[in-house]
Amino acid sequence: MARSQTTRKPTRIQREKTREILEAALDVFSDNGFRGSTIDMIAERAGVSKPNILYYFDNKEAIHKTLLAALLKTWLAPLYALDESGDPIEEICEYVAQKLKMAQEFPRESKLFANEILQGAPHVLPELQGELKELTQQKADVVSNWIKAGKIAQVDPRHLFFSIWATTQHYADFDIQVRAVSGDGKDPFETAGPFLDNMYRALLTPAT
Amino acid sequence: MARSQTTRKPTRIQREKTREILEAALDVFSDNGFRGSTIDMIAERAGVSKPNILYYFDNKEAIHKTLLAALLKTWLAPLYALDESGDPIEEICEYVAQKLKMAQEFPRESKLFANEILQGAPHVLPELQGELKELTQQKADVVSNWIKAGKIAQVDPRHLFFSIWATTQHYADFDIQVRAVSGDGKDPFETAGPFLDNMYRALLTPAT
DNA sequence: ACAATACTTGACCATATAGTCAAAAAATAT
DNA sequence: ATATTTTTTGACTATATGGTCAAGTATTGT
Repeated sequence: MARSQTTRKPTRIQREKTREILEAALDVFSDNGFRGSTIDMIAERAGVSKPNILYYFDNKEAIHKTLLAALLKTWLAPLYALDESGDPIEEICEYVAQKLKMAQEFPRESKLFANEILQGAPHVLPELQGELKELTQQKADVVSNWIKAGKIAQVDPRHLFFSIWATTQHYADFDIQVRAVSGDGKDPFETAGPFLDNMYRALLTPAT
Repeated sequence: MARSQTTRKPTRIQREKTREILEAALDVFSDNGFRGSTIDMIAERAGVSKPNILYYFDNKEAIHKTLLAALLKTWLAPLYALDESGDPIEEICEYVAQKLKMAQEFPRESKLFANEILQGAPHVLPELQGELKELTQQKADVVSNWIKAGKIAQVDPRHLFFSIWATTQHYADFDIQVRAVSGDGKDPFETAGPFLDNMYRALLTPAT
């Protein structure tokens, strides 16, 4: 019986194949988007037959959903880590650094997410309106408290987060453009770190 | 004979139909990406038959290319306008404001472009490596001169541009996420303007 | 060793979609 | 008015693709 219809504990083969298929699917989906990807591409990439893919997943969408669900957890982790009791500017700069590192280390995940949002978030809109909204609201309150306490300059907390998401993920999602413009110089990620760190310190350091 | 194979001066009907088709195609492509869009969708949106679409354009890709080519001109215009002889901070903030305004007024174009870049710029890579790279290099030199003259703070000019592109286009490309997080409050675009203006002034104002 | 179960895949089906073609309809020129 | 040209589309073809199925192969339990 197909894994996807079973309730039993997964076998070793099931765990490994599932992981291999998801790995291949991440490659394919992040490069071609959901609609531009075919099960055959994923099958070839994973080195298995198409029916074998469909033995582990009910359909193409199920693979995509699984990837997005796993991604969301990792994606939000750095924001959860923003600590009200820490030093405000260091906390925010650390958040920026973490997000940039994730864009560097997980560009496929970043592109997968970007594709999903660009298409109107057909699979994760509920999560955006639920968990992400809650979390952002909560952390925006933290930033607001820091502002009230005069620890950082006055900025709109939500737009602060938007700008951090935009600037960090840009290096993964638009890497083709970044590289085209950068030419054969240094790795853009190397120089992006200091630039962003400097930018957010300038933005957040209170006027004396 | 099909318009696409003709060299004559286009008739009134040809001009109008072409425009109507491109308008419909922009809707469809920006919502669904290239691979997720069908000629039938464009035909329905434009209120004509599929063969009629293919009477004016050789194939689906030709429509897409036409849209991207038209887009690139508008897209780069604000950067061309960056004037070395103007007040540095005002020039850059004006550039930011113009880019944000374009994201607000032309979200479909922004999404079309984002989709194209995310998929690895299959149609516009030459333009990125040519015109965009040249222009960016040239304007980066302008910014460098301003820095050398002590008129603005020391920042990496290229990353400055990346951050401007990222933060402004984010409001168009990720609008679903922005709106999900923002809830039913004010229009995000309204408050984004002042936020970004403030951010770039903080970043660029030289330390006294 | 043997049976039962889990895994794998070639061949196939149904549907979607890019693109063609010939003939009708509309517009234009004379 | 009539001929010519341009525009429009229903019907069609070829191919790609999501998904099924039955039969074969490997693995596991006894």
